[in-house]
Amino acid sequence: MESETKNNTCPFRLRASRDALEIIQGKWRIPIVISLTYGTKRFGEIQRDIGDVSPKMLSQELKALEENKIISRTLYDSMPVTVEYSLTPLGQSMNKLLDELLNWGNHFRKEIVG
Amino acid sequence: MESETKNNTCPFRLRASRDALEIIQGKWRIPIVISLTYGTKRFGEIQRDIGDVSPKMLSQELKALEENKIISRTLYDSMPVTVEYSLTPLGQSMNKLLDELLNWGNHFRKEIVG
DNA sequence: TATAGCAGTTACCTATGAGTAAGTAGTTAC
DNA sequence: GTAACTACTTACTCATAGGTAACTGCTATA
Repeated sequence: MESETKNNTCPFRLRASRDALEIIQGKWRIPIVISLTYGTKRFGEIQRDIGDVSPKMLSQELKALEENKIISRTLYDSMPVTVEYSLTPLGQSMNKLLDELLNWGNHFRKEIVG
Repeated sequence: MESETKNNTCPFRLRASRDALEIIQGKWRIPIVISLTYGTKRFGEIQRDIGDVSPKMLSQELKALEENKIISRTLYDSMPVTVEYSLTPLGQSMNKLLDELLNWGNHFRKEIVG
């Protein structure tokens, strides 16, 4: 058991949500992580998965996710240079969060869009 | 059973995540919802809970959440006008999503901040 | 030789998110 | 009568997010 300083207090929950939101924030980070839950992918594959992300934004957000240890970038020095992106264990730990996000997204769509 | 058109396909998950992100996006919406999970509250109470939100942003984001049917606003015509905000059933349905967000936020903090 | 693909980068522009400060209208407490 | 609280609104500003378009250097293919 952890020390029972209630982890349900409002200030505690607010701080935790801010930590998470800082990483998640933006239009493209979650979509990128979702794309990578299907396995290691290359720049162009992620771009095609998402469909409407520009190379500029994709590059920028991949860097941010790498800095936050959510994804890892591997460069293969093959002759047409190959780069592969994949989720780190920390990135994989977003599994349940993503599931709930998707669950709720569907629920919301059914309720509102009808 | 639902029709088994795989709800796990990448395009399906991307669409669902976008629906959810559109509502969640921004610095203040999740904190507001978290504050209201502790029950019906008034403008000033939410502001004090969150601590560093300006009345302008709070007012703006409360309106957005109301438009999306996440919260409801009730005006009491008592003599100093009283306004109360509370979660709708749709807002309450964010429960699990919030839990996972907070779980992951804590996990992230432990992993990175150390 | 030319076209297309890979993995981006760079420059430029605009829209929006968010902060600051002050004001409003009514009421209550000192 | 004046200060303070309630629930905001308005005006102004700045920084960032995000979009568009063009360009880079390399290689493979027709």
